Amino acid sequence: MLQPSGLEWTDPECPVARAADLVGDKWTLLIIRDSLDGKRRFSEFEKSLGVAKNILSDRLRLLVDRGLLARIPNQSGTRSQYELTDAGRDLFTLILSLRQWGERNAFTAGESHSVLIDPSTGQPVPEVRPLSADGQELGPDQALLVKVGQPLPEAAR
Amino acid sequence: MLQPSGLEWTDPECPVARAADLVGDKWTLLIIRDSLDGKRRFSEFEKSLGVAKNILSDRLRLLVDRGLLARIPNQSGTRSQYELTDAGRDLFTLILSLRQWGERNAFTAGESHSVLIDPSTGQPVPEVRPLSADGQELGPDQALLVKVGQPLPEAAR
DNA sequence: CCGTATCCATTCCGATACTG
DNA sequence: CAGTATCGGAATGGATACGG
Repeated sequence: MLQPSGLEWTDPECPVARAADLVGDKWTLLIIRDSLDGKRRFSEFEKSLGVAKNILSDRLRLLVDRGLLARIPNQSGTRSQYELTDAGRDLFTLILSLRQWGERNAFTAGESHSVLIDPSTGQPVPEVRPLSADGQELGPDQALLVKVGQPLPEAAR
Repeated sequence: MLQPSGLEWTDPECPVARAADLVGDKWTLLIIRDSLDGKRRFSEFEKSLGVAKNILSDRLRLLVDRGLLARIPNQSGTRSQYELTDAGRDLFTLILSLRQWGERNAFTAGESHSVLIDPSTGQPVPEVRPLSADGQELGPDQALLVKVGQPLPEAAR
């Protein structure tokens, strides 16, 4: 489990809130995006993001501390590499959701954007969609939040 | 399209970055979470989030300006309601991805958390997973980022 | 109950300079 | 190249006070 030092959960019993505490930050999300795209080095992130060095340094340190990146020092003691851990790689679904929401909602018809391709088909990756167990699309109105401590609804037992 | 006033894109051609500019903030994500859970009123958000009033007021204004929430004023001029727009409701997949990543990676085996139930089955909502067009699971190593301006790989044409 | 306004401490962030 | 250190302005965030 991710065990960040000195982090107080905003809402300890909600997984959305814990996730937001860990990765709910613009630079953090973009570093993960770049990591999933194969970037490893400080300068690669710096060039890609155009972020100040101290901020990049801070976010990389946080990501390592939170268990999303592993810092691999070089033999010469410098030029470390930052590789995704399993928990970090598991953010692929989240970043893809972000990307596809952005494609649907943050571009006009005429604007172009980068695309994520599935090499096995050569086509853009299909949209991620929540599905019910029977394969039906599941929307926000069909889902029900159950708080901890509350008994599950009859049908769930 | 979402047209926020006075917002400079961090990386205009990347949908992940545009999405992060719009919703890549802890309080914003948690307000969306609550909205998807049916919350509508200032005091509901305030009680749920424990956030300072000025911050909540600021984030609600931003979310309305960015087209994710609609402010519905009451007849008496006060007690507005904040309802999700279509673009806001479309964040369901993202919030669900956040939730499920948090469940997998931010809790130990013994800790309990809130659960999202699909009423049609009574069971927790199945995990959202990226799929290839042929129905195979798609991981980060099988996906390829194509920048704008670059020609698509042969197979994609 | 629904906010807005103000004060204050803290953090964020960019720019720059500096070290190995 | 890979950072750390520092400075200053801007934004964040909590607390409280205040009006509709």
